[in-house]
Amino acid sequence: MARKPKTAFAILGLLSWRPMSGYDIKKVVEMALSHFWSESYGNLFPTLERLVEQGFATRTPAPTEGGRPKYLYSATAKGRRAFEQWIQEPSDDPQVRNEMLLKFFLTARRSAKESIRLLESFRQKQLQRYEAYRQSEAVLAEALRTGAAPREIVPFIAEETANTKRKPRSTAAAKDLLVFFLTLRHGILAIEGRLAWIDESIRALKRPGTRSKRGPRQGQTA
Amino acid sequence: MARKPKTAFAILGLLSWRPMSGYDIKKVVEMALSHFWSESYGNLFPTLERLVEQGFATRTPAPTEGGRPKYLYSATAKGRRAFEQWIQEPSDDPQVRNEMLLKFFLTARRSAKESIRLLESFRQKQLQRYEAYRQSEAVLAEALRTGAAPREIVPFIAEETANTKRKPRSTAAAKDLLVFFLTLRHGILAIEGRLAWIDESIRALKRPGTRSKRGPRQGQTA
DNA sequence: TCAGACATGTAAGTCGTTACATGATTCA
DNA sequence: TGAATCATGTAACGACTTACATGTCTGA
Repeated sequence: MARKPKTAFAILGLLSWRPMSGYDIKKVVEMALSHFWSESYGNLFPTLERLVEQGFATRTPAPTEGGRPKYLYSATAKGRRAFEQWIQEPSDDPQVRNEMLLKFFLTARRSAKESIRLLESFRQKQLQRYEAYRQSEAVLAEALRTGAAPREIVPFIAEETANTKRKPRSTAAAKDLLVFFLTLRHGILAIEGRLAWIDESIRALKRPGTRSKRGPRQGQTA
Repeated sequence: MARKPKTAFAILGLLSWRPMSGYDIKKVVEMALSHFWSESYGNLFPTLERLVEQGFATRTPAPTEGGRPKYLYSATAKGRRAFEQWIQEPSDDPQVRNEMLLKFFLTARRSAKESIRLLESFRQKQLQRYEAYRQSEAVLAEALRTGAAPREIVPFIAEETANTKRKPRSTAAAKDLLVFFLTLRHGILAIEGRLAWIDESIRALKRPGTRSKRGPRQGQTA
């Protein structure tokens, strides 16, 4: 039976901000949501088509000079209602599948050295992400301070209607910038938690008297 | 094409500890890994069968007095090798699908009140889990201190060979208790991170001068 | 010139979930 | 008596991923 599809609602939610192409949607998801959500083209485009068929969205060809055609999708009133309703419904618990943690757990019967090696490679990967997130954070924090969204995030956040182009950012627009920022903060705090856990775990695994049947208790700093 | 199956390796890893039934495997996964892994019967039993067919595991009927038959699965040498190799290979990045965060992000264009409401229901769910985890943590911490695993976790961790029954827990057994504990700590730290994030986010959303175009800067405690 | 971003899509395949089915044993 | 736990499985199904296909535009 498989689990309920959320892709349609994710799309509808984004389309209720502004009309977007499939490519746009994919980009927003990658840029802003990648640490807790993903969508593949292979799922995105068919879902988009279904939404149009069922009257939740409309599709209009966007002007392009030659080249591949481009389409903009918009949410219909029906689509907005469906989105609205989904927002009110209780959410599934977060689904996580962490292969590294699984491996760590399964090394329980092996040497501490091996467990530590796994944790260290885990840390390395996490640190890479961390750097990237921190840079985005700096950009967004600056944008929040000055009230002006920088070039690279405007397309994903701001409305693109001609008549608001020159106006100062509205409160609504400031709020979506804040939400974007907070979403990123979630990713950052999650990594910080993981890094703290890795340190704590390595310390514990290195401590000699783990089982402490007797013998002097080691300094339990953690 | 779908992504690579890890279920087989998870099973092989557990079977390399000791022989287990399908039901046992499910229980271990639920008890110890549920915050970052899951397996359903509908996937478990067919995979188990495939492993036996391909010579990675063996299946032996276990003695039961009447009632449903019970089978114990064991990893073969081939199965252990496959597991070994998988451990050495690089792991996939963690996959997360968090519907609540998705909703939060998609409320960016709506009222702050609505975003806060979502965060608060999120918090409530997280707190429930947190309580449960903390209780397990206390049990495991006590077990680590005394070196004796309590009744309720022994079946999932300890070897069940008759001749080691009365011996004091070995270093190896102490290590797997520690790993179990650390795995749980991961879940706890993850929740603490989320709770901290929720608090921070609610504070930020309640702060009046979010966009701070001008006007006095609010005390930015976060 | 050539990599990378922009842009849209299809085909194939499966992993994993949900719902169903069955029945014994244990304990309050 | 009846709920919970122990215990093993099947049927159906679909959401999603990966790989493939195609072509333009832009800037270093």
